[in-house]
Amino acid sequence: MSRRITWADAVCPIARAADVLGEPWTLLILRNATAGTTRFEDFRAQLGIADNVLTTRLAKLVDRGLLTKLPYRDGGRTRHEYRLTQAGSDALPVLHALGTWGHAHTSSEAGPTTLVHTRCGQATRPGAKCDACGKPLARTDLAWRGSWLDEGEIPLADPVG
Amino acid sequence: MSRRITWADAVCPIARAADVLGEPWTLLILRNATAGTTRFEDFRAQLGIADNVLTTRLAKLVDRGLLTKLPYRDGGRTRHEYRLTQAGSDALPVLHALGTWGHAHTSSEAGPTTLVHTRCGQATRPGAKCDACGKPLARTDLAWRGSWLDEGEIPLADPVG
DNA sequence: CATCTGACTTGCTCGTTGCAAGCCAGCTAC
DNA sequence: GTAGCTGGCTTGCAACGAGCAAGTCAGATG
Repeated sequence: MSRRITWADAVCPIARAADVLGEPWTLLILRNATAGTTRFEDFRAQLGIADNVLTTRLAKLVDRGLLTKLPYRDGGRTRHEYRLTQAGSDALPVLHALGTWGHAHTSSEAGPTTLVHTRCGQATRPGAKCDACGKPLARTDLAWRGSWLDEGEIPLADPVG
Repeated sequence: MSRRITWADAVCPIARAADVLGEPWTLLILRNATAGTTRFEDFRAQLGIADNVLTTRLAKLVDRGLLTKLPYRDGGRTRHEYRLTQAGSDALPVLHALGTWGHAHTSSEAGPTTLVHTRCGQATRPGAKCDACGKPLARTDLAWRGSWLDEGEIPLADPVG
């Protein structure tokens, strides 16, 4: 028997978080969702993930409340998009910590990817206030900036609600 | 062919970090290493992980520079222990972000697990200075505190120098 | 010598991933 | 009409990886 162990009921909050976020692809799906991706086909194309795996990952993320599935109009027909919930957007500190660690301790030609407060233009950590200018940090005033990013800067997606 | 994709050479630092830290068990191994576990047998017993998986995970963590394998004397014979390196101890913000998210967005009877600055006794985020008292944060003055923890408080392991 | 312990390694089985193909609804082209 | 396209899945297959059990090996201990 090789059933994958679940840490969903662990006492340790790190283990419970790892139960969802620690699965392969999940962190990258969340990264792209945070960067604004909402549609199945876009996740598939951007990540190169297999369809069936994407289906199960998205379902688990919806089940755990990180994403929500909403209908939208495409042309004249109804489709569905996956939007970040509050819980999903709250994973930003996890992504930020991973990015910081990855930049510091893994090798790459690329420069850092930073989180910037677009109102003051300076880098900051996620939190209540901007590390640089001290003003309250609104989610809508945050963007990822990196030389390797296509447009140079990517605004963060807002949670639904 | 179903060989697991590697993100070790990705441009995105989040993907490179996820390549190591996103594997099953790895985050929990790192959590326990941060809490002071150093020996194979102890990791095995505490986590309930299969031997062969633990072997490969520890080897990858050593290979990626998060842990280092050091000889030590046990009775009169030489054994090996796995100690955190600087890179390994720098993963603390990742664990902290996961723990915070896990406490906020997964259900459990247990209370929060916080990172405390033992000099002032207050909770803080990892960083250069204590969020509560403002003094510089030394690794040796940090501990995890949670009602579910055996001793109530666990000091963080220091990296080898 | 036999036994014990820690740290692995090997073998087996089954779940999961990757890949390819198929399906289905609704729109567009002819 | 019907043929095709597109997005979002589902299904089938082969290979990898996790869980489990058992075996190995070195050095201490009885």
